[in-house]
Amino acid sequence: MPSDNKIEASVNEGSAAPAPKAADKILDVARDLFYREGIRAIGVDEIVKRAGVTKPSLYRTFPSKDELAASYLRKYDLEFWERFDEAVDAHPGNPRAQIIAFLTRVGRRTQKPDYRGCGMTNAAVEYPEHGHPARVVSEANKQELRRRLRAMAAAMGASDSDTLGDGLLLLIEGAYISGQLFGLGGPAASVARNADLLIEVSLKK
Amino acid sequence: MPSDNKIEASVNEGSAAPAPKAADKILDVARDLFYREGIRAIGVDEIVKRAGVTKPSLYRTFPSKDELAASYLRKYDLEFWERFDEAVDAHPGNPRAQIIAFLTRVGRRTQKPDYRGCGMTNAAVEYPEHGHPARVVSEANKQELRRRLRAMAAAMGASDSDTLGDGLLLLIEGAYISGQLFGLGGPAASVARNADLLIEVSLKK
DNA sequence: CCATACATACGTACCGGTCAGTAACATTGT
DNA sequence: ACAATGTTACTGACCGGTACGTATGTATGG
Repeated sequence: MPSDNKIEASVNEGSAAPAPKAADKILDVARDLFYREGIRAIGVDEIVKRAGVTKPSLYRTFPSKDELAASYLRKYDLEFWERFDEAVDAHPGNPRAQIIAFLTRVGRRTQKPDYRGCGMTNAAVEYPEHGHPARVVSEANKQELRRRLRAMAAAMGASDSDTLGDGLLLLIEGAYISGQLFGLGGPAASVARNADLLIEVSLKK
Repeated sequence: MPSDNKIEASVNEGSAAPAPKAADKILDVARDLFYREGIRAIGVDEIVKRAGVTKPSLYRTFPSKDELAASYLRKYDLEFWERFDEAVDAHPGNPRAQIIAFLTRVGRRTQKPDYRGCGMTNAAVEYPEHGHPARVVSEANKQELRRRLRAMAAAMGASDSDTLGDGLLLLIEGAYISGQLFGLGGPAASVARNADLLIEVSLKK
């Protein structure tokens, strides 16, 4: 399936609002419900009902529920890198500060009462089957994250930059999961501090 | 209906082989299927079929599928602490070596091709709803793990032992997840090394 | 200026299958 | 006898997915 994704987030809601299309409403609702409750937990009936549309409208745009889930994750992917690059852009040329800035924000988000972790990670747990449309998107996102973290570790001057990059990835994934397992006051709150410690000792070697 | 697949292979402890009860077969099959494919992905029909029993047998022992899932996790919990204490007992009085031994084994397990992470963690992802029977077991397990990791960090003499204990927990959870996201050669392979680095820098402070 | 024609967008009603769970009864082993 | 298990059949809800009819805008032809 070549991802010729025709789904665009039209800049919305002027006074002469151009009537939010059915597909947009569906994707918005799906994003919310899939993230909060899980993909398997939500049926297409629930989605179309909350979106105020009908099932054929869903299947005119999305070939299947699995592909709708994949579209949700592609949207999630975009938003993820926006957040990531925000932290990066805030500290030009300083990868260590970039990481810490990103993790500080992650740590803060994990302490919110309804935190549900990373949509990518959760989807991969829900769909262990190799080649599932949702899992493909998730795996690609994580591969890219690993690549960037290793590159940043190298830019910091770590001697074993791959190990440091992977260590940071482990801490991040741990924060995502722990954030939804333990609520407020959980271990995820310390992710930035632990990452800083790990960076410190890795640069000394 | 041909039924020549009544494989009675349950090697039980003790000398006399005590008739493999239906409930045991069900729990064994459920453990295997729930872990590998996910709880939501597996229906009760599939379980009883593979166990060679019938649905009423399942519901005579387990009040509901959710409670069967909880039973599966209680069994998983027992086996988890067996593995954990094995590493602990191998290095009496040396919490640092205990942790590293445990994580070395975790790191090795994550590199197996069909690795599916931690059943507890996965169940919590599948059932975000507070109070769900499966989630309750999962949360209790993680709370206890956190308690023990923090205690071990304190026993190592870390000045900020809670942060170190939580950092180790983040690394462990990260390894569980990364192990099933990336396959072989993934970041989880470095969990023991990163934990060792984190311990090292935490003890120096 | 209007009628036709066609594309786009949406809804109504339905499909067969599977879900978790149960009722009533038969069979087995001790 | 009795306790555990199997057999069969069923429920109502929900699952993902679809066949088919309907409204509306717009471009064209007379």
